[in-house]
Amino acid sequence: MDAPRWLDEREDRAWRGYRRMRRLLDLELARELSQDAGLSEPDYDVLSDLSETPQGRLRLSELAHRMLWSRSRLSHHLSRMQQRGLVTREECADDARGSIVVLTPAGRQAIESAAPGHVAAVRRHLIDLLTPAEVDALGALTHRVVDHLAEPGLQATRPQPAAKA
Amino acid sequence: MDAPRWLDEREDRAWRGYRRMRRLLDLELARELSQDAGLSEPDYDVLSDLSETPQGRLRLSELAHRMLWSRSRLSHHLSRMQQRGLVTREECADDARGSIVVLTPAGRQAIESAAPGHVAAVRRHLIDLLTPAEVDALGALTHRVVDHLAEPGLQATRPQPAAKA
DNA sequence: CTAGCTTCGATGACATGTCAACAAATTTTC
DNA sequence: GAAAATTTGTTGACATGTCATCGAAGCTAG
Repeated sequence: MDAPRWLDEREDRAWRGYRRMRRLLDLELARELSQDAGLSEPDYDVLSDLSETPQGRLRLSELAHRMLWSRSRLSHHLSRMQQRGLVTREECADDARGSIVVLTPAGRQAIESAAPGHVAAVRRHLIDLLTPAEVDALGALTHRVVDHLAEPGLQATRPQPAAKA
Repeated sequence: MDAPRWLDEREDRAWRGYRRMRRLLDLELARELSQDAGLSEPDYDVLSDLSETPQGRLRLSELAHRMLWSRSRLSHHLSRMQQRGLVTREECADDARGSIVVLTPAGRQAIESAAPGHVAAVRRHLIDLLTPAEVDALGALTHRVVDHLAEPGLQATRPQPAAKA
């Protein structure tokens, strides 16, 4: 290993700031979401992704892919959400292995009533604190990093058992 | 609730990008860290914060405060790290309730050998993908958000039982 | 002093996430 | 078209995080 190139002062400031923001923003958003809507962030994300589809239906594995979750994690989580009546599972017509995750009316109700408050919180604690230029910069920079990470070559883009050596 | 002000296209792009980057970056950094150094990110953070103090010693509660962790979480995590020989606990001289978390030689060894690779990964997957202006923008923006969230008035800045209504 | 009140850290119960293994269904290969 | 390989979703064991509670120690006010 060569002499490591440590982060300089500005880089360190950005990296520490990022991690701190990450943690604090998460805590606050989760706190408000849970208090105002009785949902966890994972709950919200599942419902949100489902509600963005025309029918409120997605193959489990497609949903897992979009969320960057493992199928296992999603399956466990859906079981809990199913018990609360937010989603159901249906059999898949064309693929008998598959299951389709379906938003229930209660689930749609939950996301629709949670969304305004959640978006407001995202604005209040993040977006509205940024200049338009910063919003654009954040959009550009995050997408560049995402594209880089998603590049084939390194590793799987989804959380899955590591590729076979 | 007033008519919600949804995110416009640019804001949405920034918000989605942020969340996606967050997830992917985390997965990748954790994967490399675990593979190269046998440490999880929480392990790394504990060791890193400890090693930044002159003696490699910190009060448990001070460490928890810096990490934005609950004392409970830290206590559990330290027990596991202690079993692996990375840290120890010592009694606190001036406060008999307290315990002092101490970096063991093995712990120092672990962080020192993990750090170069980890910093390199942070560079490779984030910092080096940004222009100097973006690094500065990220530093500025994250710190502004952190300061805003840390403001008294809203809620606790650390994960703790919520304030009594 | 000492009776509350607070803080410290540990703990156990529980919620959530990860990982490996599995059966069933599908796809590929010959 | 059948054997082999892959994909799908579930499951159980385990690791990790959260939450409420606790005993011990410190602090504060009379």
